[in-house]
Amino acid sequence: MEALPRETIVDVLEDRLRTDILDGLHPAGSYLPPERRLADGYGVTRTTLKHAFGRLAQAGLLETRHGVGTRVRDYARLGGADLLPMLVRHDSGWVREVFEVRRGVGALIAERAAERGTRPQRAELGALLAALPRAEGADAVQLADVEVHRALARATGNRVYVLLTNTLFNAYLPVRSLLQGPFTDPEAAHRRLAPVVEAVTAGDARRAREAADTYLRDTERIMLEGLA
Amino acid sequence: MEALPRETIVDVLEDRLRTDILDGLHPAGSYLPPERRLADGYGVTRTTLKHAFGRLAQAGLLETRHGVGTRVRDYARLGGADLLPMLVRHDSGWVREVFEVRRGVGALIAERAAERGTRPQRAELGALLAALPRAEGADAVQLADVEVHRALARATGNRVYVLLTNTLFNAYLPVRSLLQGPFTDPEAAHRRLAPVVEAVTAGDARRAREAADTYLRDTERIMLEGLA
DNA sequence: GTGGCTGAGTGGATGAGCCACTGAACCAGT
DNA sequence: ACTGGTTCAGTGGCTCATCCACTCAGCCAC
Repeated sequence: MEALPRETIVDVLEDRLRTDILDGLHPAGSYLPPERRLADGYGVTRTTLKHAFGRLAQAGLLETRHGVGTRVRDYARLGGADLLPMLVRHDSGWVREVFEVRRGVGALIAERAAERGTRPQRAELGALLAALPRAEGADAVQLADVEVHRALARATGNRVYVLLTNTLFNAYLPVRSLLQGPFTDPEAAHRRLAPVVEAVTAGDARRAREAADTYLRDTERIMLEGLA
Repeated sequence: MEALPRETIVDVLEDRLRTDILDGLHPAGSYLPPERRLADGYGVTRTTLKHAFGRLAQAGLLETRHGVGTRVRDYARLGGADLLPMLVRHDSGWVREVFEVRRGVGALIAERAAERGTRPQRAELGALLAALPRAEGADAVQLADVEVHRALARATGNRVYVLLTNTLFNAYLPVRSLLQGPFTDPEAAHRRLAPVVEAVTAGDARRAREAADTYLRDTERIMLEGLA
């Protein structure tokens, strides 16, 4: 089982605000109504509204100035990758673009991991890969797959690749139930991924890059078949 | 001039909490003291503390469960790239790793931009590049340089590259005053960057990738000289 | 054992109130 | 006319006191 979190008012409100913004109800650059009025409109306290504002501001969607107001940032132009989860949830058209980037970055990571992975890191990769076909259910297989990629990112020795990998995963893990195609058959998933780990373990950078590219292309194709 | 934002209590508190966490005062996985006690300890209201909590939770540093408590997430393992600005500010050791990734991703972007940039996008690139040597002061030159890179990301036709570029810039723009070495001479900055734009405009993907790699290597080297 | 109850401790949310800031309109002095 | 100061309405920042909702461990009846 898995403990699923309750949905607080702030959560709901944040979602609603985000939707309203991304739908264009409050266009980029425009000011939101004053907090008092907006809180009244949504039937919540100003305090609660401010909590939701705080999150959206942290995410880069809003920008508040004391004495002036709160306005919608031009997120498409200036926003960071941490907006992806909400953008993907709001419009699945982003998924394809996320995957393309994932492919490019994944290839870089495999290359670096092959060049610089330490012995224990390679051993961990092997263990995680071996655990994959033992997972039960497509969801578990997918998560086991994710763990292998996290380990690959760690093996680059560059912590930023780890964070970047997490960001890209965060972007589509919330909608992962729609993308389980590649993971319904644990054996097949294992076969696709194995060459990447093999090349990295062997320390062959060029082959690792190519294997990662192939793996990501295949996985992406199978995932998107499920969407179409 | 530039309007610099005031520092609110929540800002200060957030900074303090972040520092305490990143310094290991509250290790990953551990629970923070209860809100009432912590608020008392910092001399602020629980409401204010919760605002700061909200931001850090959104950033992926904290995780709150109703009725249980707030605990520090294992950000090094599970955090996203949006943590970078705070990590870099806290420990400049991250800068080198950010640059390495920036180099890899920058090369990907240049390659894609060369393949897929539209005519107006190429024109914009040329215009932004031409504006660079006209900027006054290292800071303005650096920001003009950033704008060229944003335009390059847009020219890939993939919005995720734009967000990713912003994320990486956000990581080191807050400390950019320490990294102005490459931008003290506008003419030199222009000369380094020009080959990238030229190759992209010519639609030569391979050359664009190599030019970007060279540019990023050079810029990185000059920047880090200033740090050492 | 098993299942339900209870109470202490925790975060969630409220609403009234006051403070601090911004910007535009106004007004005086030059 | 122009400049500079003052005022004021509107906005967000922050606090406080209070109650609600949830979790967990311990207890107890069955």
